[in-house]
Amino acid sequence: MNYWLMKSEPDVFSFADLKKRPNQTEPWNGVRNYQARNFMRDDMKIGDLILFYHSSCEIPGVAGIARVSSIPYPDSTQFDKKSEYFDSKPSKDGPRWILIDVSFHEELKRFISLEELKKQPELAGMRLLQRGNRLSILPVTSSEYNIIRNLV
DNA sequence: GCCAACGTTGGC
DNA sequence: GCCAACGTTGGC
Repeated sequence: MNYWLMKSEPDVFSFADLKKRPNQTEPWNGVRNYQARNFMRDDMKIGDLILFYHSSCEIPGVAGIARVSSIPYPDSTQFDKKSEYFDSKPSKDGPRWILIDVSFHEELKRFISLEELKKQPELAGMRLLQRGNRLSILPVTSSEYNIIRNLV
């Protein structure tokens, strides 16, 4: 099993929103970055656990645990002219944007802020904490996951 | 609102 | 294929 971190702006879609969805599941649409897409298309497997991260907000950090709950399939918003994620570029090789479903998995006892993550010496190598990282989906090692899980 | 970092675009 | 310009991300 692999571990991941997925960023979401809580004003747009928070961990609490995920929990309230039908089946507590949401298609992770709107990703328009090739590296992030490739993770979903090639590497994320059903059952992989996800640190659900709140970004671009007052207190960024890990809000809860989610999991991958589908195989990869095309992001329907790329075909929707009314969607802000519409992508009109022709694609002779099929759909350009691929996603997976994300489901609520587990509540954390408390929110783990970015500030707290930065204080852990063992997490210094974490991709999230490297400067200039802008990817919205990042791989997390099992030891990083366990360290974070044990903070609460 | 600022700004560093980085991805994408498009002219050549 | 290079690279400058531009747009976006995201912490602060």
